[in-house]
Amino acid sequence: MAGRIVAWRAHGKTVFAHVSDSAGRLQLYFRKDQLGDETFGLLDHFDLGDIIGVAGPLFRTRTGETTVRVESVELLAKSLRPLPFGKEETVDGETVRHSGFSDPEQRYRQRYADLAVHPEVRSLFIARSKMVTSIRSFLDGLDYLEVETPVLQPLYGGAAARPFETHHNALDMPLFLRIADELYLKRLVVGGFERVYEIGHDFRNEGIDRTHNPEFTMLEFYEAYADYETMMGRVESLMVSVSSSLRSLPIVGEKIPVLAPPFKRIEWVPSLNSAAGADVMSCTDAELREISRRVGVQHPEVLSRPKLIDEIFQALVESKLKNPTFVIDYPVELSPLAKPKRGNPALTERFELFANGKEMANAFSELNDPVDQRARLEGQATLKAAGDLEASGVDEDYLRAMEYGMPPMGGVGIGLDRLLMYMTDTVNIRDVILFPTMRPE
RNA sequence: GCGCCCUUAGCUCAAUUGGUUAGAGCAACUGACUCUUAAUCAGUAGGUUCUCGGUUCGAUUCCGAGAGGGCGCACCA
Repeated sequence: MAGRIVAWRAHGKTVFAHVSDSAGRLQLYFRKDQLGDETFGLLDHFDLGDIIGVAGPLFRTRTGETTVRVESVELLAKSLRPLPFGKEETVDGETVRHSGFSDPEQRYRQRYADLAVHPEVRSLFIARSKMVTSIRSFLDGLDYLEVETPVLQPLYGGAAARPFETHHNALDMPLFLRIADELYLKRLVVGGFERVYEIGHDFRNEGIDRTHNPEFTMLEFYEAYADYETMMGRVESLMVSVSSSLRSLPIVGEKIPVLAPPFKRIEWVPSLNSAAGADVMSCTDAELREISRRVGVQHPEVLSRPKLIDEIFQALVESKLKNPTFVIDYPVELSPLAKPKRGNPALTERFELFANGKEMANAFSELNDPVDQRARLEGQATLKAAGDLEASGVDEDYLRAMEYGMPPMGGVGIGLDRLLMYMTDTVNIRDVILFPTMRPE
């Protein structure tokens, strides 16, 4: 077997060592009389961090640990730079680590070293991979088609965010890194791929903090002839399927929440009114500011009315949703991209899923009326011309696609970094991204 | 952006009211040791104390500015 030396205990003519590979740690036992003077002498040159290959029979030591009695050994790669291994001991069944590698910045910058010395970090990223596998198999099982759409886009849209801009030399034209997949996926539904999804990176040229990284992984899926009710069921099943697939993993498995469908559903307006003790939508602006002050919204005087209402909702309702809960039927003012609710045009067919006070998913019955869509995009273009850096322009090609006839459909976006954070009880997004965006050293 | 905290050896941390040559464990190097497991024991080497400036006989320590980082809040999906 082969692996990296992670512990070394030399006792003169005998040596005990542990090597680590992707399957775990294994103890090795070297004896001078077994290996011969020459081979045993080579062991002097081994360091922690070296990668070696050994062969020999397994046995159990006096303390019962399975161990390789090494008959031959070979150095496969030399470690010139000491890996910052801590030492581990087991106290009452708990692994206690001493003098490890703990500076968060260095761990992110040198993820290779972080992974090499921290098995629990490896297991978190294994969980990430399993999560994605589980999502694919869930959607594939529903006859969804996985597709790839452009990362480099001549126009950006599908969300409100500032983009990264780049330039194509041969075409001498600006290109933007996508902020969302949405508009291309919906073009594909027009083309007849009635169930499509994409898992990929979106890029937003905004701040970095513990829940934001400039590039992050987004899952979006669209289903023709479905509405937001259907999509709520999809999201619920997907969450349950992911959590059960992760729960069987070692180390991280015990952190994964047990999800019991159906998730709670609350309607946006009634839940806000009961939390605020007032009919919020009919409040005057002055009354809204008063409520804002009471619930701790900062600078209510500079916020627009829809923004103010949204802030109050976040403070009173969203932040208190611990168990997964669908918030449904958003006011139309807050949801410019969603289809009006059948039977109540003041609301939209939209839901968001919250857990631990954080948004997990955002979904709509998608707007498929090209006339309405054009009016909304032109409104955005006006804002953009007026200097709103987050507003998008008019995507004529997208409108053309919609004008050919876009089936009604439900669409969902789920930020996978945040989903993994929720599943594994991780607070910082950098902990679930292998190489988070960093300032240069 | 605001507040609080932090920055000393490869890693984890000390250093008395401001006082001599900045210490310890691990890792590295040398030596002893044939069932150890944070192995043990003896020794060696390793430092621009984040940077710049100030106060002082003397600064890791006090003051100012800057850089980087962590946490919280705000903003932002």
